[in-house]
Amino acid sequence: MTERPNEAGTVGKALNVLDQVAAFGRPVRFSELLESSEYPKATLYRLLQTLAQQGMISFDAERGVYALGVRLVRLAHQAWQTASIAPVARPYLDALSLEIGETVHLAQLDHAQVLYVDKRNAAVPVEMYSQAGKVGPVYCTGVGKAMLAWSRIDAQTRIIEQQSYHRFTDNTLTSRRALRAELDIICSRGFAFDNEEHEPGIICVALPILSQGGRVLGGLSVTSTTARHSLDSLAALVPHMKTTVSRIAEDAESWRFPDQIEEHA
Amino acid sequence: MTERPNEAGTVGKALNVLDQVAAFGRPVRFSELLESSEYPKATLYRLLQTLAQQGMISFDAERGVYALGVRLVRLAHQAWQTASIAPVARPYLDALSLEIGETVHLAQLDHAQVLYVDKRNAAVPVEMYSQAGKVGPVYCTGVGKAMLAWSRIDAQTRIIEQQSYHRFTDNTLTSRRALRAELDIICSRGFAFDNEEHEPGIICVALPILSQGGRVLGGLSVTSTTARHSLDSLAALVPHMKTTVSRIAEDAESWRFPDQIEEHA
DNA sequence: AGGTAAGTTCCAAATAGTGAAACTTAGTTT
DNA sequence: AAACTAAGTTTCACTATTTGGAACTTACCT
Repeated sequence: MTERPNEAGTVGKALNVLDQVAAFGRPVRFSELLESSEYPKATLYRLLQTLAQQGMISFDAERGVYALGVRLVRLAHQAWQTASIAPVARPYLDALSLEIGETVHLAQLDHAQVLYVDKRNAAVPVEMYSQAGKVGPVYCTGVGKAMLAWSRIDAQTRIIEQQSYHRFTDNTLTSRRALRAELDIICSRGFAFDNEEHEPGIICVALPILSQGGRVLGGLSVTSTTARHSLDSLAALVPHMKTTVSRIAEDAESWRFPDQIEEHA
Repeated sequence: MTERPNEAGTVGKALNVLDQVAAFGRPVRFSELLESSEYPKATLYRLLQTLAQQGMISFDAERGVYALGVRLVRLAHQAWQTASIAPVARPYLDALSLEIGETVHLAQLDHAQVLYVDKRNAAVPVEMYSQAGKVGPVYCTGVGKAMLAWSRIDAQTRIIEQQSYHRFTDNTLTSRRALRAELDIICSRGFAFDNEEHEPGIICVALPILSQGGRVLGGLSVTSTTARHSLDSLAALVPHMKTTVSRIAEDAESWRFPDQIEEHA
């Protein structure tokens, strides 16, 4: 839709190609990538070669296909530990999930999207879209709106601009105006709902995970179905979630920033 | 030690910096990175800015520290699912671990190193170096030698060249010659041992995971201590491991290469 | 106020990236 | 078997990006 103005730089292009390979989720031919690529043949070719040489993607010469490479797998482990609140939040998610028995999501903001970094299934599982590692829209998910509502104004504005406002259900908010109004309500209420805005029959409550300084570290949500819960009965879980959220925030800060560096050369 | 000749290209440099940030495993200051960086100040600075702008790393302005970013977390997760045999092998590892009760490792080759992609601890755990996501040497680990022994000759030669042959223990193979001889033995025997070559007191048996076409998909090992096992008693586990390995290989191939692409535009 | 270290910006020179088009394979049709 | 076609790879003159020493700006510590 909208043209991204500043995608400049070779590095940016290479990373776009990497995203593209990742998006296929399976080994993919050069021509397939070319079709959906914004770059000319020779450029795409060279970028792929560079990425392959760097081990970020692998090239299977026999089949002529590209796939994500092992260098990323190695980074995966380190990324998970360093950049995500998932390892810190794990025990608290376990506890919350056990007590509540409904689906629990832990999410973070990735550009203008929601990245689910961890998940606990309901005691009685429910089919739904989300999955750890997947991304979802900000404007029509509980965690997305919760995180957005407490984001700094400049980031918030940017993200609101970048949403696509596709109508998933009758309840989906389909304009910036509607979303802004909803964010106001969320802020004064102290938490967010998803009232079947993304998938019919699926509702949730969500809280932001905030650092001491008020920065958004992530979001926590409890999801259920209209068959099992109403918004009100979900709202009853909020105090419980508040405890979980503040514990995660506390641990996250002391863990991620050991404040003083313990050695000097 | 040896200078890497072809690290050229902006993309390569940027990815090196990414690795460097990842290696710290915690939020890191610009000056810390500069100290251990091969790039001049201004260059490093710009590379970090680019990576941050791309979401591969995050920059916390308040504390002035860089950390791995969410875009990387997302890519990493997809890489784990697409490029690693870990998700496919998981149930088989679980089963093997349960029956054998010793430490089980699943590994893949990453350039000239062993990348541990999954691990099951022994019923009675043992302190040791390895961990999922970590890398280890090829020439003195069971999985490393097993994977190397069945690698294609060109890759094998390259990897043998690139080893450092550091003497970890009295049993470590410390020359290309010795390693080549060992690989011959491994090939005719059908599996590899690690006879305290990396850590004293730690021994293991390892098998390669081979595709139908004979390509090395990964390696599987069972590790124990000299106190609990001899090489012979570990060798007794090989038939069991063979079954596991062939099941993983079978699943991996049908999963990773659905062979025909199911749709055409 | 003065000093030192960390982080940021500048700019001319040098390099690395670009992409249309030509070329090479490999596979298919006449 | 020759001609056609599609997929993948290489070339090369043109250009935009990258480079890094040095100067500058904070911010903190005497």
